[in-house]
Amino acid sequence: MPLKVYNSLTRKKEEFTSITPGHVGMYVCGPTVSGESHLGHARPYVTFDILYRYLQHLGYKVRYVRNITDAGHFEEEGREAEDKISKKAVVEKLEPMELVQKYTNLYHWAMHKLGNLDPSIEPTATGHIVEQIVMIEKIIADGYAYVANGSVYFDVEKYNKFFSAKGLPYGMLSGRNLEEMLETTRELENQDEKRNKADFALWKNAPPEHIMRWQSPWGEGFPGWHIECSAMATKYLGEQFDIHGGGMDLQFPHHECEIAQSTVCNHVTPVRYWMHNNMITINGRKMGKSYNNVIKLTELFSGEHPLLAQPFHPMTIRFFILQTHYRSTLDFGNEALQGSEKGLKRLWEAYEQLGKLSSSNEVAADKELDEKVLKLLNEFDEFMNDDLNTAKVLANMFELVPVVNGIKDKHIAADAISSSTLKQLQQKMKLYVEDIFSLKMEKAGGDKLEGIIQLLINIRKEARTKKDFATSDKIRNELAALGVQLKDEKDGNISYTID
RNA sequence: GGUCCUGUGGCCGAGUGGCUAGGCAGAGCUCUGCAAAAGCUUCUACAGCGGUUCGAAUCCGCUCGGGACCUCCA
Repeated sequence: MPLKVYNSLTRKKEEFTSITPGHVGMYVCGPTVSGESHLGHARPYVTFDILYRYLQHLGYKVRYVRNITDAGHFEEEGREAEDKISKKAVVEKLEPMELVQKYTNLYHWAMHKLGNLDPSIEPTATGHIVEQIVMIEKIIADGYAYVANGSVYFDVEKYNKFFSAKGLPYGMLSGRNLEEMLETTRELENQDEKRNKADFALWKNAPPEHIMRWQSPWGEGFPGWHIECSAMATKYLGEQFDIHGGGMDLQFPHHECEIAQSTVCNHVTPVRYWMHNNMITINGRKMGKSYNNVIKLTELFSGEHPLLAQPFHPMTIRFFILQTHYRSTLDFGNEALQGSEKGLKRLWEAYEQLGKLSSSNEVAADKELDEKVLKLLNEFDEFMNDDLNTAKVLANMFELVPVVNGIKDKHIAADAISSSTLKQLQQKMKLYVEDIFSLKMEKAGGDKLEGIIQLLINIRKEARTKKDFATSDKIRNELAALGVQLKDEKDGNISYTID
């Protein structure tokens, strides 16, 4: 069963094939680093990290390009954009690159915490001003853009007229009709330079107070938001590439504009599979700056936010995201996150136990169970191939948890499943838990702490043999107060978990 | 207003015609010095009303509710 993905362009699940056999080019819209990343940002990067890892698992060599938008209108709270023309010393003024650096660092930190792999290339908009200018010149030369007061706008109506005939109308991705849009788009300010309200900026003339500016054939200014992705995707992935990902909210106008720009320049539609993740909501409403309901990732990890009952581990967030299909909305809530926290803990502990099991029996004593385990395992790939249904894979994993725990606790006979089935169980769980889902829980504390806890465990064991429960309870209670839970296993061993 | 999506049990969610998804929470039991963990069992569903069908959470219609995009946005 081959990999199928939902293509926003055709609104259907389609079998995935790459342009160049064995290789995949994937572009994902990265963040605008004018502020801190929030919970909503975690979703696309976790989603496409899973896709990146899964494609590699399928044997593809993937070039994963994810940009950093570091050009545009940047301000810092309490600081005025007029800094640029004020008489203040350079080091007193707002330096946009300083902001960009700060938030880029924070973003990278959060991505690593969430268990995401770094992309193959992480190009910045500011590092590709030249490429963007070249692309804009090309669009002007072809007659699909015009210059007005030092700004350049894309002529959407002309594009639509010409490319509709080729089956590539403007709006093809988001299912919009240009004529209808022109009637319904509301009036916005500063639109007088545009010939048509659907036109969008390729290059913007920078007013004197604008702090980010570059020389261009049209004067000092800065690139329009959409052109960077077209320029960088073309440069690193070619005129046509396999997958373009991003949040659903980018479908229009951002991705629509990308298609238009690239199609004019390269005479081919740029992307074969458009993939969009749905939003994370809070009380049913999209999390976003304009709604004033964001929970930043730093706040989520620290618990310092009025809406948070407690801090949440980055892996809990990752697990929370994977429990839902990426095209459904996911509603934030303390209860839901707490549920994920406990679920992940249970899954992880069973996974750790699984690694310790061994078997030498060739034939399964419980054939039915053996077959059930194999069926559940085989479905992992089936579910992933069906548009990355991580939620179903996790559901199967949870059905395997009682099997693992049962064998450990001897509720299930050690020879119930065959050694080959056990081996498959171990391998496949490792592949999925660690390599594809990347749900690694590091044991906090390290070797020294482990040694100390082990010492206390041994003392407690001795106390319990002597029926000195006062001492044994003291050790357990006081460790619990420090966040270390001891568990007396059936076989007399004592295991522990650290919060 | 236009386009589109959506409404599943206390919470989060999978599921698109027939076979109890799953997690968390709740209840009971087993194990245990006690606890925790684990195991077993168990209670809450498919917004409402019609229709299609042998059969619908799943398809169609209407009603009501929620949301996204149309402006920066993951």
